[in-house]
Amino acid sequence: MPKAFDPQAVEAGWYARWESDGLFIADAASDKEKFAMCFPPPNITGELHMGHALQTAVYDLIARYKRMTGREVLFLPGYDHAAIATQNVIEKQLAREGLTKEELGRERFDARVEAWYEQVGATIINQLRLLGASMDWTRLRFTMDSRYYRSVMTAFVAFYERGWIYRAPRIVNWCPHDRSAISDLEVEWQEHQDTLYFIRYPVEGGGDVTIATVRPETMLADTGVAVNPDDLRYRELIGKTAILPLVGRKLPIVADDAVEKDFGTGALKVTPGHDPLDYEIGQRHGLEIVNGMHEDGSMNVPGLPYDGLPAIEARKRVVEDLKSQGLLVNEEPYTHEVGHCDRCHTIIEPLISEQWWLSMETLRDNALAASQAGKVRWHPERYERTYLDWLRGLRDWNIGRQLWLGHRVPVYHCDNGHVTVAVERPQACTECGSMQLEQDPDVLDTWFSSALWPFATLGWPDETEDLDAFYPTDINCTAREIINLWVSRMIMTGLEFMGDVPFSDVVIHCVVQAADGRRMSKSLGTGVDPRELMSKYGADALRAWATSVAMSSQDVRFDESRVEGYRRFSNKLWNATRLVLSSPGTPPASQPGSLEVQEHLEDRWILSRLSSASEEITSGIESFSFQDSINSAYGFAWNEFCDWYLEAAKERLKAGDAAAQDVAYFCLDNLFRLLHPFMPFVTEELWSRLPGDRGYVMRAQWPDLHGGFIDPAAEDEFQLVMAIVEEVRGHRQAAGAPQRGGQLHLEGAVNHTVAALAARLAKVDLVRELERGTPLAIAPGRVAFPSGTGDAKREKERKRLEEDLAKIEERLANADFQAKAPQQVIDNLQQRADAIREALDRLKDQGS
RNA sequence: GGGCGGCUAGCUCAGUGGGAGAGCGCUUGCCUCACACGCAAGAGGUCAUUGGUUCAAACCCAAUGCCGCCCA
Repeated sequence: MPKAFDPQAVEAGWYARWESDGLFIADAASDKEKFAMCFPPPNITGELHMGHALQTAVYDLIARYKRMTGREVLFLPGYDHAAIATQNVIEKQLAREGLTKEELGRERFDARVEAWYEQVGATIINQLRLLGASMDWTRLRFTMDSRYYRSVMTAFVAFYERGWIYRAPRIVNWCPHDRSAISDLEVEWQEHQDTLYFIRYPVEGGGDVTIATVRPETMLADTGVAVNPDDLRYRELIGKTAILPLVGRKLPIVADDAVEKDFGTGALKVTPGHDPLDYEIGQRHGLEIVNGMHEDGSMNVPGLPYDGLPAIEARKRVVEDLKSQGLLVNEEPYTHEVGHCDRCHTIIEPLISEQWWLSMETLRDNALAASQAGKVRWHPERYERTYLDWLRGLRDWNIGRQLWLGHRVPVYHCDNGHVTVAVERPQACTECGSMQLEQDPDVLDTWFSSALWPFATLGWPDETEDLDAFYPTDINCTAREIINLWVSRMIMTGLEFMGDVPFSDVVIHCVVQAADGRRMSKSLGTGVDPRELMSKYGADALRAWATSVAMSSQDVRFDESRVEGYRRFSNKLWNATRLVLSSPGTPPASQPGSLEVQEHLEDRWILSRLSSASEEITSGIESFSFQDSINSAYGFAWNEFCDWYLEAAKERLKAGDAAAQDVAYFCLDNLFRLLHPFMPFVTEELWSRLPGDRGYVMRAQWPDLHGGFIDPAAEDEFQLVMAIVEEVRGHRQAAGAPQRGGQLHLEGAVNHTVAALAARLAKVDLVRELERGTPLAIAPGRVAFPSGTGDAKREKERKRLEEDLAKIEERLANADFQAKAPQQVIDNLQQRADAIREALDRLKDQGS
């Protein structure tokens, strides 16, 4: 075995072997209990980032753990066409070539998209393999596959037939760059510092009213003025008519409760074509709707000099013109939130638009009922409220997008204006039989198709073996930002089409930030490429780090040194194995539970520690506290097995002692199994080097020691060994003595095993009486120093002990404490005080 | 505007009522025949602030400050 572990040298080989031996493939016909997870399909927009790596590590650890605990596991991979995001990526590429999609034409654009799918799809798959994801590639799904397409169409038609899908004009969030509507959830709010303009509108019959706005150019589409009915200032104006400056339109002045008296002047310009609230006010009072903006965000005001100008330009001109007419009363700085498109960051314009809507009423009610029935468990629990709050305030979903890329809605318009909705393109209009059919140009919101993921991937609407075996799935693990976008919608569609929730547990993992706390993003240059990390430290190290922070209660700043720490850990495992394997003779191929009662203290101790670690690692995974699992495995392997057990048993191992080998191999065997879900490659590699025919660790059974090796007496005795050794070492260091040699005399009753082992590990001679001038004398838990050595250390120790004692004595002296504290706490404190007093006495004896 | 999370060692994070922890970094001594990706010994913390509950608070409650997120 080489001296150091080289992750790169083994990772690809193991992945290929696992895969070619079919270890990732789920058997729907298996008798075993089923366990299924549909991996959240990454967007096919480019490379996978740290978030994906973390998420993959979590999923895969669960998948591997469940296989080892006897489940038939389906871990289904896939990716998502991400309509708007992917279209943006491709349009940017075209722009670099000096092209637009319109110039290219629909057909060539589609070809380009296809090529992109192939290229990026391959990249994503490759990255998941590098991470060691044990996904069933025979079931790989893409949301644009023809089969998946059919699922999406079927869902649309089903909703339509229930009467839940309808087409209607409404104010929508319009992205002028993408020239498409987007849903409320795709709007990103950012704080802007703008100007609040105060504009005077003359009133017919004399007087005027001043309104305040940050978007003066939208006044061109004003059709009314509204005031609050309780606002005494404006009571006289209600029912009168204002004259819109620059345009001359007559604006009814109406009273409406929705007007905030405290904002601006308390009088509101009403622009029903460009503001959701104004739209509602307009509806209530029968105000005209003027659509003052084109789809590209330019002004739509025919006959006026501002027509066709971009909004910003129009604003400047409008303000100038108002100024020159003396109608601009005031300007003041104003900070507010402005909506942006979450894909291209263009400012969103509210716009009247004809769109496809999905009524959410029944879907929402069913989802709420399922939650109240406890059918979905959330980890951490608090996210359930986030989800419920959003559900309760849910409005109809705008599922239409005006894009070129995506699932085109299965709606066909005939030349007589009839509509036919069908999964397959119909031959003729179902109403009039016309053969002149044209498919509606809109495509569906990507989340509409993602919402079907847990069952569309399994073959729905067909009644497949997979659906039968693996639905409902078990766990969905994701970032909190898509709880509403995705998780909630999967729950709704799952209930609707499958009659059951799509998964029983939702696990929300943390977000990885850049080291400086900023968002990790390519555009900011703050991203870290998981592949780079894997090539530096190995996939195992990246995975171990990722799973250790994934369930953090806060978002985590990326810290490369922690990844590096896990590479060192891999190397430590490698070298521990190297040492054990170098033990001569024929090693026993030990099986769990086959160990006979051990005689050596260190053997009994390490088996007891292994039992505890095994319990902790298991319960950590079961409770989604992965950090606890990792810490426990790390601590056991490094600080107990390597630092103490191997040191204690080294000589026996080198002598080919069968019992020591038995225990050492047993520990490694179990440790590799326990660590496998977190660090699959190094554990598989080292497992394969253990003696005997063991097959894959990936296929091994999860350790269940039933606490059978728990041995409190051995733990107590070994703890004493460690305490003595540490005392000797500490004293040596303080005295500047060499790291080996000297004599050890133990005072008091210390059993011989403990004494001998401690002396050996501390590299001192155990003697009955100290010779003159000897460096060391020790009693259990306390050091007896020959005078002249370690004075400074002794002083410091004395001071610390005295301070501790004072604090404890003060508490013990408190009558309330004695009266109210549990006896156990009092006893414990009493014992600590006694121990400190003894130690102090000892120090004083030596001091003179 | 509503809600949520966080503030613990130089850094990144654990720790849900009775002795402040880990990894990395730092200091010191060691190439001790598994490992220098290592071994050993150390230093370092009024647990954001203020008040309250309690015999006892990093932990529970209230308020404040700062950082971040979600929703409107």
